[in-house]
Amino acid sequence: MEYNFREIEQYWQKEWKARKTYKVETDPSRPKYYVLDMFPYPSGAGLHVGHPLGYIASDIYSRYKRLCGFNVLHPMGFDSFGLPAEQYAIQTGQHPAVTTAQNVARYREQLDRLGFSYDWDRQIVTSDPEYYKWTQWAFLKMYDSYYSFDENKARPISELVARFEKSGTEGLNAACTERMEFTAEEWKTMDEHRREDVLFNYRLAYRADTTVNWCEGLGTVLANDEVVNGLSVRGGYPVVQKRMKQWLLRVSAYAERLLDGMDRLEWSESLKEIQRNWIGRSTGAQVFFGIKGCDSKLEIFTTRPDTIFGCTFMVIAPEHEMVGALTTDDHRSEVEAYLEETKKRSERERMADTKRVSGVFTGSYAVNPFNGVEIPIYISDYVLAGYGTGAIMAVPAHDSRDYAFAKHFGLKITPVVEGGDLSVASYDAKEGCMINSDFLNGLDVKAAIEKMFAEIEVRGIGCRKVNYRLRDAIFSRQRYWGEPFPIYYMDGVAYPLSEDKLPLCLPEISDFRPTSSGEPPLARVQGWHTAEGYPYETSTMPGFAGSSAYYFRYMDPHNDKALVSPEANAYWRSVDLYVGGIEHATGHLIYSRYWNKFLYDIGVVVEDEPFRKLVNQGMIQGRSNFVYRINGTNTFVSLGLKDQYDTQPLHVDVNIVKNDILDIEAFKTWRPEFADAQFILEDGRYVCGWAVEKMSKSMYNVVNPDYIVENYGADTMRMYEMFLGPIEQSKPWDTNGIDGVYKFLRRFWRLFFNGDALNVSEEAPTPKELKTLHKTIKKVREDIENFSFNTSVSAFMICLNELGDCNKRSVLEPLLVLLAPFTPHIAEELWHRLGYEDTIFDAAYPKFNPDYLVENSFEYPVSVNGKMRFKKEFALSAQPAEIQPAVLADPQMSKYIEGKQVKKVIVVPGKIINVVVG
RNA sequence: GCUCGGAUGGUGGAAUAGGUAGACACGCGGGACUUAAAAUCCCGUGGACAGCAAUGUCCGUGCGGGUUCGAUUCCCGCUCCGAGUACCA
Repeated sequence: MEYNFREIEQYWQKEWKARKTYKVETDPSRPKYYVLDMFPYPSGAGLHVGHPLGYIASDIYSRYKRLCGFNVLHPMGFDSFGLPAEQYAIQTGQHPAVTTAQNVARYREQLDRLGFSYDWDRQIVTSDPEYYKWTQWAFLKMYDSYYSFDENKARPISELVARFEKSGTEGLNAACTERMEFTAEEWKTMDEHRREDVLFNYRLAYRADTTVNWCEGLGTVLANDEVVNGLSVRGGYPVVQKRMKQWLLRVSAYAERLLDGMDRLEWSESLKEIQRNWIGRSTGAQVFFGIKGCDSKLEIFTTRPDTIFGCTFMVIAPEHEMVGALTTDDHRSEVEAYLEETKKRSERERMADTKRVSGVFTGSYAVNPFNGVEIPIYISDYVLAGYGTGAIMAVPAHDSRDYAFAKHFGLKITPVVEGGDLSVASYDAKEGCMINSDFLNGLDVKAAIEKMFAEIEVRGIGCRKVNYRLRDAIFSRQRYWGEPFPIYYMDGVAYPLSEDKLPLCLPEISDFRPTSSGEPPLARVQGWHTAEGYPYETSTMPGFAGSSAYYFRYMDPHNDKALVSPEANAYWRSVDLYVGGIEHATGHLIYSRYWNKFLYDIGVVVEDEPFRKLVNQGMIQGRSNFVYRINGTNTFVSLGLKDQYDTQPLHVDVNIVKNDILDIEAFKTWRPEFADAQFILEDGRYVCGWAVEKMSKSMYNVVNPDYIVENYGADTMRMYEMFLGPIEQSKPWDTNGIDGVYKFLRRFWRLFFNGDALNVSEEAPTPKELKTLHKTIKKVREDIENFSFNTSVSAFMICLNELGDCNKRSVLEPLLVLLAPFTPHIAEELWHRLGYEDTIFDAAYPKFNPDYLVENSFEYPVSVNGKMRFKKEFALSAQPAEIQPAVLADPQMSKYIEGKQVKKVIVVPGKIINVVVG
């Protein structure tokens, strides 16, 4: 009987659905395990080949954990709000809800064909009002909270109001946009408008006038992680800086906890590193410089207080609040011209010419608090308003940017650390001996920094300060297809909708463009206001809003009273294993952690980190093929001969190339212009060139997963994707190797049959067979735990090679169970042919629990990493006296053991490989 | 620029508390079975040299050094490739 994957897969997919095999219930009597995939945005293009890689890995892991007796939550859903559906709507008038529903259905179908063990009863869709109700709810909670650094957690805003009423801002240690100082009396005299402004300075979800990334092409603002190289990630449109009133989340309040929390996470070091860099903690000093002829002070931040004696000028950002005050009348016109010029430059232009030095002198002088020297104050856009205090002390001798500026404007360069050649470049290294620095002279840099911190505090001119690069997240988008804000306005003051009014549903509209005055699409809607007629906020939430806490919703997806019930949350807690792409390192994975910590602070959830272990699957790249056309002809020359001609490489569809040999007939019909193509062959064949590139239609290297499933089956597809290489690694898809896996499954299938009849022996296994079996179980189990699926597939192949034609039930049955996570359909089919009624996942535990099998494998030596190593017992049992002559005969070894006592010798046939001496 | 990661046959990749480098698979070559094809099975396959042969010798994990009886693995210095970040003071 032949292996008919089509029939088997269709049958079991239907059967699993009917039997509800993958339905999961909260069950405190069993240990839980939560495996989550990053849910996809259901794009019109369907599931692309990169997706299955991670999904297959997580599915294997989920199924394996089930076999080990865990109650596994492995859900799937769709991140369905977002720009593409709306862009499509603008072009076609098709409502995003309609497109989204179609795409979701298509994804479901594609996912189901791969045989995943999702509990679809728990599916969530972020654009569903039942779901986004909880996104809006969390937003209201953030609106209603501030961050206390004393308690190091979020607290209700009412506590802050009570505090203001009692003692104003005195002794307040809270996260805020800008430092404020007022007394209780002053608070009491403030009107509603003013109080709201003050509270927005502290709320975790707040509205503020800020400089934002404005994308004209998309007609909306974007968060920092949505902009790369001055272009929008979606669409690649230019982004400019613009001041606008926006909603923001005070993510920066959590910077320290986001940093600390990472120590406890099993994430790859590289991913942690990316987050650390993004958060960008740096310790330095805040120092006040006096201003000549003026009482006010200029506040700067520096990580190099040791170089303060080398400070020869100051620079403030063009947006700095003291620009006006510092500019003297005789410099005013130049300063204004400069400000005008910088405003016009887009973010991209600014980035493009970081080499260009620009700036203008204000006419004012600061006074160095340590030596009283007067130094000029400049304005330049190389100083950012959003970081530190927006002002720096410039030390051209030891900072390359200050150096470039000083050279350009002919400013003084005073070295204060020995080393480097200042005629060529600044000396930025944090090592060397201090000079020209009064009381620091002779110290090394590190000691000088410490001494300076102390001195600054003693003199009362500043303090030690930690700064973060992490900015608050801009939370509003001028779009239609997102969660509406549960906010309305009365006389220009924002008010929250009460919780019982949620969800605030997105109204139906037919025109998705911004209004002519540049307002978001929701501004077109006539009835977009409260029952009393107060207008709702017209912007909507960004893409990351719906994905920040979705993993809680899977725990209790149909609960309309709470995001998640305390019982369900107490059981499932947090995600044990999260699988997804590394591209979310500075977006989703930061926002989720922030969101989770906030929910933890307000007592809604029990864990303060969302994803305990995280695996980043690599990208699947394309493997393109090329043909070489001789210039000016329609003749194509094979790879090996192309250098004899003047040729041009052309991409050719990989689906008409097999093992780099071109199917010439298929090529001629591929496109009309090649119908009469001529070929120069080598050895009678046309050999194509190849290269690894991005998988894309224009390079004709796209392989559709549906095609693979159709021709080889989902089991082969699953196993082959794992076999391609380490899961974290990016690798090209090459269909040519798939036969190896397909062959393996057919061979395995044939072990069970003699002709069409099941032919399984009840005989006891031989020691050799048992050894092979146990070796395989141990290896595969270890590999799954380590997420090394490519080597576990190899282990199965080795096992089959070693078993020969063994058809014993006692051997095949455990193997079937071990194989089931990888290739569930074929395993299930054979399992039932062996006479089982229940599905493999319901019946196998605990008899075939991999742990049980490993524990019972002690009598047989076991291979490690596929390489046979002799067990310790063997090595120790060899008497040193017997080994001695052999060891001494080996020239290398005899030198090694000279005069020492041999404790242990490891021998392979004909060779000594390890001798342990005492 | 800074930070992190990587480099092993024709190809994808195994093997790192230092111990037979190239498992497994693809491809390729040869053979069996077949009218033929497909499918299946068997043998060979890093390079060079020697031998009729079994086999033997030498060289080989990006480059150059070092530590060690022994290095793909550890250390130092490079080269190239990839990723993140980008005036963060």
